[in-house]
Parts: sequence; C-alpha cells; structure tokens
Amino acid sequence: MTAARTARERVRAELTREITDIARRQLATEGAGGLSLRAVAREMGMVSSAIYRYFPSRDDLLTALIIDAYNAIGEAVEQADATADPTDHLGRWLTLCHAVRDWALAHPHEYALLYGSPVPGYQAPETTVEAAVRDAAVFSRVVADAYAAGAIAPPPIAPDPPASLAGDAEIVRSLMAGVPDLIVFRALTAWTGLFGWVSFELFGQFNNVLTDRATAFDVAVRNLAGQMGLGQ
Amino acid sequence: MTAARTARERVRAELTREITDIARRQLATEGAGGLSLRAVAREMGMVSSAIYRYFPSRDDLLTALIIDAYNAIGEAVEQADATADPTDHLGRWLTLCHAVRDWALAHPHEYALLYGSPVPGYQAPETTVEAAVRDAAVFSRVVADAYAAGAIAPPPIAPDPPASLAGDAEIVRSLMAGVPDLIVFRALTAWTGLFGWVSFELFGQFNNVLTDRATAFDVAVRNLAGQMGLGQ
DNA sequence: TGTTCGTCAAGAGCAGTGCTCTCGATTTCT
DNA sequence: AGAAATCGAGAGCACTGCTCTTGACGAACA
Repeated sequence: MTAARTARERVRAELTREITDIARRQLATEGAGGLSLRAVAREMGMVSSAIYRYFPSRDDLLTALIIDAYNAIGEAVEQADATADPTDHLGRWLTLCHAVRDWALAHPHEYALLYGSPVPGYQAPETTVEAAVRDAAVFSRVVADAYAAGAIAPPPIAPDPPASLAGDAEIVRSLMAGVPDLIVFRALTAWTGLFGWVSFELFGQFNNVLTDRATAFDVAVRNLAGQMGLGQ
Repeated sequence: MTAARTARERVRAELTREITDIARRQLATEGAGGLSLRAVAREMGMVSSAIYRYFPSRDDLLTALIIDAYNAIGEAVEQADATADPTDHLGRWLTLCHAVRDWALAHPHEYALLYGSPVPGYQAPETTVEAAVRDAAVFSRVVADAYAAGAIAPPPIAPDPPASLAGDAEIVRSLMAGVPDLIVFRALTAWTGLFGWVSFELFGQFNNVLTDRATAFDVAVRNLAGQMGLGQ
C-alpha cells in the first residue's frame, strides 16, 4: 500500500479497481466465458483498447479475478473457523465444510473458476498459489490441532499408505505439522471428498437425484470426518 | 438403426458422423471453448453455413459430443467391471475407480465437459441423462451386489442419515436395489469422493503437491471403500 | 418422361470478440 | 521550459456464431 503519489497514479489505481469490480460483476452473472473486455469498457464509458493500458490481456484480468476469488473463499473459511470452538475439532470440520459450500452456492461462477474446468488456454501463474492455499491451510490447521490434542483416531478401514508416498506426505505436512502419513492421506481424502460433493451439487450432477442437499451434504462430510477418525 | 433408404439419407448420416468426428478431435485438442463450427466446416471443405443443415446450433453439436463422452466413460467402466471377479466387491470398486481415472486422464477435455464447470449458456437436455448414469449404474450394481452378498459392513464412524433423507435415498435406490439408507449415503460419499479426486488431479489442484498420483489415488479410493464398509 | 417439391452448399452479411497500432493530448520528470 | 512517459480514442485485423438468399441437384409424383 504505497501512498499514491502523483494524481496519475491515484486515478490509475482507481480505474484498475473499477475494472476488476465491473469484471467481477460480469463474471458473477455471465460466467467466465461471458467475461468481455469490450463490455467492461462499454460499462465504463471507455473504448475497448484503453483497457489494455491496465490489463495486458483478458487472461491477466482473469488472473486478478481468480486471486480475488481464492482470497474470498479463503477468508470465508477463516472467519467461519474463527467462530468455532477451537477444541471441538469435528465441529470445526463441519463449519469449515459448510462455509465452503455456502460460499460456493453464493458465488457459483467464481467457484467454477477456481475448482471447475480450467479455462482453455489459460495458465494460472505462480502468483495465485499463495491465495489458493488459504482454505486448505485452515483445514490443515484443524487436522493438526486435532492430532496434537489426540482427538483424531483413524479407524482401521483401509490399509496404510505405502512408504513410497512418504515424500508426497512430507509436502502436505508443510501445512499439517506433525501429522503421520496415514492421517495425511485420510485428510486428503476428506478434503477432495468435500470439493467433490460441492462440485457435483453445483455442476448439476445431483439434479433429479437429491432434493434436501444441505442435509445430505452434512451426512457426507460427517462420513468423511469419520473416515479420518474425527470422532462423532 | 433403420437402414438408410434413399441415397440422400445415407450421405446425410455419413456427413453428420463426419462432423461429430472432427468436432470430437477438435474438442480433444482445444477443449470445449475451442470448438468452432467454422473450423469444423473448414476441415471438411465445406462452408460454415452448411453445418447448420446438420446441427441447428453450436450447442446441439455440443450435446451430441456430451452424449458420446458419457457413453464412452460409461462403456469404459462397464468393460472394466466385466473383467473383474464378480464376488470380489472391493476389487470391483478399485477397478471401477481406476477405469474412471484412466479414462479421465486419457480424455481430459471430455471429462471436463461432463464433470467440470457447465459451459456457459448451455443447458443439458433430457436426452443426456440416459447416457449420463451408465457409470453410476455400474457402481450401484457393485454396491448392491456387495450388500446382497453380505460383504459390506459400514463401520460406525458417523451417525446414520436422518429419516428426512429417506425420500432422497429411495431415488438413489432405483439404481441400488435393496440397499439400506446408511449404505446409500456412504456410497454417495464414496462416489463423489472418487470424482472429487479425479477432478482435483485433472484440474491442477494437485500441482506442486502430489507426484505419485496413481498410488495416492489408490490409497484414497481404498479409504473411500473402507468408509462404505467394503472390507480390505 | 417431364415437372414439381424438398433438400442442399455456397456466399454475403450482421453483430460480436480479443488484440494491435497509430495519433494526438495530457501529465510527469528532468 | 523542454523532454519523456502515459493515456484515451479510433481504425483495423482476424476471428466467432448465426441468418438469409440464391441457385443447383435429386427424389417422388403425374
């Protein structure tokens, strides 16, 4: 946040923000495919080529929106976890899951941008990864806390991960300090299961199948918690 | 397949097939967004407007490709299950999972079309549902067989689904004859978990996280099986 | 056998897209 | 004050899905 010095820098920052705001509104209503630089320019009363002074390409604008969306869902999850009883680990998992689902239902197109099919020809730059792991970091903290408190006891329902996966487990452990490999992969299963459910629900796979989706979601994430060993 | 009567009908069927073939190739290389009617026409040596004699709009062509893709993954799963020992229910689940993942890795854009973000402005017509449930039907049969054989015993790791979900469970049971509600929702959790994992892997969520993804996938689907009660 | 009718490919054209380049005008820095 | 950087406007390129009209061809009917 360097204080904008010149008037030109101030108006530039202002316009950049206005562009992303309008683009975010367009994204929310039309989806990623309907995001049009010309339409943004039109709404701003500018000519389309002027947008390129602020974003060198449509993909760069998309990147800005993606980072914003990652931060939004990350913040939603962080805030939800902050309200939960830190020692009630199952409760924290459940609130976390519902926070993810609620945010996704409220921002379907942005969710699709993050966890749906990658937009064709678009390559997410490194800049996004920092924001991308905020939600996963919260989840990892819940697991690590539960393990540290001895509140997680994975049931013997499946074999241990083979030793060859120790390296991959180590990477995950950078967010999940001290957790043994078995729980790491149980947690990974739960995490992907959570997003699998939300994606199925959002992308229409549950049409004509489930009606009371909130309740079914709750049952599913409790199953995933139980599979991890997060007791009822 | 009514035998094509007139020569005109025969050449029409031929050209329709050629259009979908070229479109499928384009889809495989460029993705859904890169599917261009004009490019298809160009490759056929036709003029773009002629395509509209065969497909009234781009979306109709897309629908044809979606149905093809659903049938392709459904058939892959059916064939995989046919090779497995019918009484080894865990083994059937594992081969089924690997068939899904293998097909998805071999046809990433088509998988994204089916299980990724819905393409903007496109509404899947009723015609697709028949093909859409082929893979789920195989899975349901595995679960139903396992239950009938007494080979599935869900561990008490999570509470039973509430009675309010009985109606939704009944709908799922149309593919999963005789299976009690508890197992229905455990199965649903496993099924969404499977696709959640595949989507995460395909859509880049595992970048910089997992390297030995085949092995990790195997661990995950075994966890999901254990959560259902499909013994090791 | 000849004629009418339906089907077809071609072409022009419309409105829209992302993006590039140039040209003046304005602001900032030296 | 002059040089340099920045900016919006406009024209233009190549592309998209889609519509409409025109002329040719094949099939069925008289």
